[in-house]
Amino acid sequence: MEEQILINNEISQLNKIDAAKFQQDLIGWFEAEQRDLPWRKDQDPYKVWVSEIMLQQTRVDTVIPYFHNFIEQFPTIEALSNADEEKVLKAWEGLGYYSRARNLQSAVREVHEKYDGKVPNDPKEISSLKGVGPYTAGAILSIAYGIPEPAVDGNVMRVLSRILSIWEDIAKASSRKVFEEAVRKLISHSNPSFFNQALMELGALICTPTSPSCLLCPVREHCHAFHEGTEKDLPIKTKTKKHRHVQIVAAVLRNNEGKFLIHKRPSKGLLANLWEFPNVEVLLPHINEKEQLKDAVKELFKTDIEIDEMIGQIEHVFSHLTWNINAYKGQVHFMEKEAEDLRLVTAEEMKEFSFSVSHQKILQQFIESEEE
DNA sequence: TAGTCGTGGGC
DNA sequence: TGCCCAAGACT
Repeated sequence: MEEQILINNEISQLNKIDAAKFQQDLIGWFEAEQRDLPWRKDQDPYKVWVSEIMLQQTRVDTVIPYFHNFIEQFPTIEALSNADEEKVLKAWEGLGYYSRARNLQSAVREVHEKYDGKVPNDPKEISSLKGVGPYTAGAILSIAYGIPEPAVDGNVMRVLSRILSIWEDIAKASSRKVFEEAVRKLISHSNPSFFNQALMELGALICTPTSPSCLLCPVREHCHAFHEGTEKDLPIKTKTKKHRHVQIVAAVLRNNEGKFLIHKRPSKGLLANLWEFPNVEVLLPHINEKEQLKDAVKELFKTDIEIDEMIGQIEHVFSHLTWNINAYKGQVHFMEKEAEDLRLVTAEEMKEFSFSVSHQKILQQFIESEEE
């Protein structure tokens, strides 16, 4: 209750701001200083959509080449609807958070069938699409359709926490609505697209997490934190706890024709539907890990294999866990049959399959071991 | 609500 | 080096 009163007081700071002047300063800066990005060439709702999904938790510089390639391969709703999921995942390979790609294609297919290929401009309809949350819905609606909806991401929370002196913990999911209400009171109705993009651009270029460039800021005269000298104390963001470690033993296995044995991961969970080299979690570290892998592969894949020397040790860090992989090379002596999720492929054929970065590292270690 | 879900860059 | 981060969504 006391907290709610505090929030109301913070948002009441908006009353002290000349909203029109703020919009003018912010949008004027954006018009002059915005980066030249490939998804800003036009307002095609499909391309805006693709870019927003790719940009989730991902840096602009990382996204740019993926965006170019993806749009070249899948230029329209129709093209992505008709594509094989394998091709889509291959285009996403290395970008991370792979459920984004599968959800995007699923949602695009729904738009293709249910909305005659037109991305809905209704908040409820667009929010119902798989992978489209509150931020992405607002981003597409405002950028592609000029609809004054909030698009609150991490940038916007950081920027507005400083400008309005909001001391909510932005790590909490419940805080987002506080910032959405603030945006609703501040947003330009004549240019909601530039308003939302400008808040994010400001966060990316000026109002950065550590040591913001306040002296270059186009809206510093509107900024409560700048006037109070609290810009480095905001936003409040609680720490994330450290994650766990998992020991993995893996092997690059080839048959007498030199073909590689690869396996498709399950359709749910970590790295869903991506391909990998046979591997197993080491649950009993005191027992020979090569024997554990051999037994597991024999049981799971109905194969008889031999594991030879180690080719490398790889540490791969995810958001919430770390894999410590011991990688070996070996041979497939006998395999009952291939399956949808179990293939023997040539080195050339393997390029068509999507692998996580950790397994690309394993392959790289194998190649280097063969060169010696 | 808190955990899951990737990767590479920056300090 | 280890940590935090970067235009979040889902369960």
